[in-house]
Amino acid sequence: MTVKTKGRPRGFDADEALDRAIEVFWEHGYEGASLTDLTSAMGINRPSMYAAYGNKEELFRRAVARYAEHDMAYAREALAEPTAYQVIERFLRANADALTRADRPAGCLSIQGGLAGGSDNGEVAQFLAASRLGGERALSGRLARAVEEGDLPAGTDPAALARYVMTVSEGNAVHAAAGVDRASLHATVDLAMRAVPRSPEAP
Amino acid sequence: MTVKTKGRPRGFDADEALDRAIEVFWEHGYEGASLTDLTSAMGINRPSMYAAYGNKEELFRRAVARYAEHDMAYAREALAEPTAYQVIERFLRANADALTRADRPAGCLSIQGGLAGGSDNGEVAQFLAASRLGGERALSGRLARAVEEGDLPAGTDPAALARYVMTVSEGNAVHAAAGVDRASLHATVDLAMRAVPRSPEAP
DNA sequence: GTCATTCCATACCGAGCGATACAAAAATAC
DNA sequence: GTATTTTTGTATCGCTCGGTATGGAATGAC
Repeated sequence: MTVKTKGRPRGFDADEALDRAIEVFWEHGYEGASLTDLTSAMGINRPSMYAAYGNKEELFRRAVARYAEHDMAYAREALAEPTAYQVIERFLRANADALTRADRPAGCLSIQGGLAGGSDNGEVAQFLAASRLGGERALSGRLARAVEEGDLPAGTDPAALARYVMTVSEGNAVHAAAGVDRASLHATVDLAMRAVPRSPEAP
Repeated sequence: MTVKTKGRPRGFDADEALDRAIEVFWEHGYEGASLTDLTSAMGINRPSMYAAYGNKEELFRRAVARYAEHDMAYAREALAEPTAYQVIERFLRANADALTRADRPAGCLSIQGGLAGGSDNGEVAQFLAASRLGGERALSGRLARAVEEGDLPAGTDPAALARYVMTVSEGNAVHAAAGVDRASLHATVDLAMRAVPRSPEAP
């Protein structure tokens, strides 16, 4: 459904350029990524960026949204596993792999992007925190279903378990950003899984 | 042991000023903290800062060193607990409290300070990573002793367990920076402790 | 007292920041 | 073809950044 355009056509693919921007933000954080870094990586110049995305912050929000949809697709896929234990393990394993992909910066954009409120009043950090919380809520909902299904022991707090899983995931992201290798992250997952409760009658 | 001075005496306490700088770096990160922010919080002006600390990066390193010595003293104290399980629990509990102190910014300086390599080539991020690794090594050494003493099951990998504990600690720091309250962090510690092995003959 | 030394206050530097003004270039509409 | 619309390239804006030059203020040495 290409809309019939009038003026000069855009000389770049907006999504491909966004992927380049993702990597720059990922590597340098929101504040550390300058417009010169971004536009040169995207292969466009400043006015094209402003026309296509608005401004730097909007570009970042678009980048995070695309990152959540593509680079973190494994998180949604993990929710489809049949048992809570399998959901959690698949998520943490895929996460450990994603944090150490050779063709991407180490770590996780939604954490490296910016934890502290920089020059702005922490708007970027809050946006990222909200984005992460969305994932935690989705996992919590899936685990609540597992409790109902008897897949997790009765009395298990789904929100607390989801928060624990995300905590391990975020800690692994911090480690990955510091250069820890994939095998070590999986060793951490090995240990972390020992804390995940399993129902007695579960397979 | 006050050294006999010659010229005009310094009009501020270097350590107190450092404490103010710690909070600014903690809240805004290394890049987000401007010299104007820093010096006005420290109650001094720029030339005094440069005379006393060298430059912004040196000020940051001094701040992190003081932070590690004072604000993270609980980590060293935890190592003195008699058993590995108690070492780990005391560390994670004290950590959860420290991450949510009312009189300090939420979270942890050594993580909020900067995860991604900003304008510099990630020197600050690497410095912080090395600082965190120091803590992990200290814990690993303590846990290795616990294995020797039979306090942890034979075959336990002390480095892996130490890394797991630090991962939980860092994940909690990310959550704390996002505004998660103290009780929730302790609930995560409750779960995390389930993964810590205990020797059968341990008390 | 005078001198030497150190610290503090103001005012400023070049550089890089995010963001834009403007006109040439490239497409469609007619 | 001409008119219209949109994108692109260049050159630049005002601003803030980290860092500093300079001269006066405050102390010890003598």
